[in-house]
Amino acid sequence: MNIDRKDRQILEALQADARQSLAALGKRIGLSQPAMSERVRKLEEAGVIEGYGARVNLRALGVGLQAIIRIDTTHAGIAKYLKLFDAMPEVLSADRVTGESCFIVRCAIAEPADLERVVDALAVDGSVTTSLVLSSPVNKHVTVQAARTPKK
Amino acid sequence: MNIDRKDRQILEALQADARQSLAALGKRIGLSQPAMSERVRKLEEAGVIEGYGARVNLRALGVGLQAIIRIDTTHAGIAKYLKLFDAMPEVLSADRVTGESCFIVRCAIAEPADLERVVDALAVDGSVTTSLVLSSPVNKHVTVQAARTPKK
DNA sequence: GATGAAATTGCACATTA
DNA sequence: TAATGTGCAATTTCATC
Repeated sequence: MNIDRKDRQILEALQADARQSLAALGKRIGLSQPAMSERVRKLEEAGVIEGYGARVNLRALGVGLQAIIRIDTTHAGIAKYLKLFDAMPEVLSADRVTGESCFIVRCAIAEPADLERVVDALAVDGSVTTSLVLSSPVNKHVTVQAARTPKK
Repeated sequence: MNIDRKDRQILEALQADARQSLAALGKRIGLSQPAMSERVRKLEEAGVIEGYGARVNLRALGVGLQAIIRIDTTHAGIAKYLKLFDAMPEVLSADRVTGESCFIVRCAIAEPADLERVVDALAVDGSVTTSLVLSSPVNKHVTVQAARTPKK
C-alpha cells in the first residue's frame, strides 16, 4: 500500500483522537467526507490501522505504580513465561528481546505490597531486574519522520 | 469517582474498540443509549478515559525494527535527554525509572543502518544498553483485576 | 456531491436508593 | 431528593450510490 501525505495526516490525527468525525477531519485536511471514509477504510483494510483504543488513566483504576521488569531465563523457560504473562493481570505488555534479558515486561501495580508478589511470581523460572517507573515524560505517536522508508 | 461493574465493562470494550457505536455497546451490556453516553461522558470528564487513539502498524509505516534502550546518565544529563527525546522522531516513549538506568526508551527504527545513528545520538551524554525487540507477544488492556484497589 | 440509514445529543419524565 | 436510566424528537454523522 502506498501512503501519501494525506494518509499520514489522517494517521496522525486518528492517533491523537480516534473518535473525531471523519467529516470534520476531512475538512481540516481538505478532503470530502466520502473521500475520507474511503481512505480510512483502505487504511484499515491494508492493516495500516490495526484498531482503535481508549487510553485509560491507570491511576484512576487504582494502579499506583508501574514497573519495568527484565527477565533472564533459559530457552526452555520462554514458553512457560508466555503462559505466566497471560495469567497475570498485572502484566500489561511483554517484549521478547535480544541482549542479556529474554523479556522486558511492563507491569501495573496497585500498591507497593503487590510489587513483591509480582516480582516473586516472575522470578520462578529465571532472574528478574526491576525498575520502578517514576514518570513517563515522553509518549509520542508514530510520526511521518519515523516512517522514513515506507514499504512499496 | 466510583467505578462500578458496568463502567469496567465499558472501559474494557472501548479499549478493545474505541470506534464502536455507543448504542451497540449499550445494548450489549444492558444500558440504553443515552445512559451509555452519560457514563462515557462522566468517565471522560473524570479523566478515567484520557482519549482515544488509532493503533497503527509500524511495519506498514516502514519501521522494520524496534529497540528498547536503557540510558544511564548523570542528574544533570536528564533535562538534556528530555529535549533530545523530543527532537528524535525515532523515540516513541521514554520512562524515567529507578535502578541502574535513568531512562528506558522505546525506539522505532526503519532499518539496521538507522539503529547505529540512533544509538550514537542517545549515547552523547551517558551510556546506553540496547535490546532489539524480537516480538511483542503480550499486549493487554488494563483489566478489572489489575485495578484491585480503586480510589474512592 | 446527494440521499437514506444510523448514531449522537438534548430534553421531559419515571425510577430507585 | 439527588442520582441514574428511559423514550422520543432534532441534529449530526456515516455509507452507498
